[in-house]
Amino acid sequence: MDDQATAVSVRTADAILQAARTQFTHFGYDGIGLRAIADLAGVNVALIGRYLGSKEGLFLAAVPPRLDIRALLAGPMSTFGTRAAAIMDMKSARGFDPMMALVRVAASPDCAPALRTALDEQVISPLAMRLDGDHTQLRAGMVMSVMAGYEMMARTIGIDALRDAAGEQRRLWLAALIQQIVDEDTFDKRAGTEDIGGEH
Amino acid sequence: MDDQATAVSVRTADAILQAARTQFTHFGYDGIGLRAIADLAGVNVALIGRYLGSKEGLFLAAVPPRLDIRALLAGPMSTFGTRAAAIMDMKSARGFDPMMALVRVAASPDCAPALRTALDEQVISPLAMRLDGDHTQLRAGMVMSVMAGYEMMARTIGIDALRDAAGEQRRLWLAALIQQIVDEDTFDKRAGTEDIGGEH
DNA sequence: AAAAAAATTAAACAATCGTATAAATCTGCT
DNA sequence: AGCAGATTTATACGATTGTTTAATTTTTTT
Repeated sequence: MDDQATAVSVRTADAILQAARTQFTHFGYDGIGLRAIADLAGVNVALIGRYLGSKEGLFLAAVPPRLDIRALLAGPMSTFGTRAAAIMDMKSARGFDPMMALVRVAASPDCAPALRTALDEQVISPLAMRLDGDHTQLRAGMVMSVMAGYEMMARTIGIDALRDAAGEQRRLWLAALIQQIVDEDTFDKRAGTEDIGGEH
Repeated sequence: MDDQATAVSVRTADAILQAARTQFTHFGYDGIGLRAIADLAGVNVALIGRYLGSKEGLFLAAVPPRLDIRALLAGPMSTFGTRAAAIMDMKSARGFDPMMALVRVAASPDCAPALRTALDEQVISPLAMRLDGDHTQLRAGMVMSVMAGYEMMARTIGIDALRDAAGEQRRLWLAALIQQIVDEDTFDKRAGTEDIGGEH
């Protein structure tokens, strides 16, 4: 009556989850097999089924809970763009890279629903609550779009102009672009007075 | 001595390529099998091997050549953002959606190199040549980042704030954001005078 | 030290993957 | 009609997929 008919060794369960995170991040959901994850964790494949149930269960326990923006929200919103750009700057060789995992795993229809929920609750909404002005949810979503899109183009695909180039310039442009969305009255003037959609 | 030891029926080869495009777009490179593609094309699996060689050959012939920005570059750059936002606006139920395919397929390491080359040559560079000011390659890459990121968040993952909301607002913000990158002196002022990176 | 419980492993399941081979059908020409 | 070449199909190969069962090792308890 302790857990649910199956007891688990926390140590190895964590090893499996950690291995799953790095493998999903490198190869995507469909791109990696349970055996490769188990090997990296140093355990047998059957333990994944025993502890996490299924591949989807493993993914749900490993990745979505780690999508969290709290670290980026610690600080004034006037410098949010800078903090966001800094975090994304290439070298992120930390143990786990949530943004990279998001991009690599978003392609699979099996993962999308859980990613959507986690992003809404743990990223978009917390960010939106820190935004002033109108359309906060929309703007928070667009901040995420810019960050995910940059990650995808720069690291997953590896577009030269984003990957090489002077890191300083790259970071400045990215920070400025994100800050534009965060700042309250950025487009209100412009989109109100001018007719941005000047075509047909 | 005509083609290369194997003659092809153009009709069915096109059917295969078209089926491959829609299937890759819906399920990603690893998410769909050759049999499902062949079924949709109404032909036998072996024909794919006969005509395109391998799965990777099929992908290379089907998707990368279709990544092209010429349609968006037809018109003044002062309204590029609007045109870009209009094209991306949800409903794109055209036969083939290159941006969606890009997002769904970018996760696979097998696809990334070809996507990188095609994007550089057929999208980033042509766009960069139409940009004034500095860092044209970098800015062109960032335009692509914004477009791809929005597509990923709005359609692949399905973030509420981007998918629902008033289409008008969504389009306006997206257009304004892209136009910011296109316009020559957008951030030069701001990033020059102020110290955007105010943190540590 | 013996017994009970927990944790891990080896092995095999059916299914599907990309790919290759050989047979069958269709098409046009004499 | 009958042959030749192009085109398509049926079939099978070995490998790998996610998942499950039973046996085994390790740990804890008595």
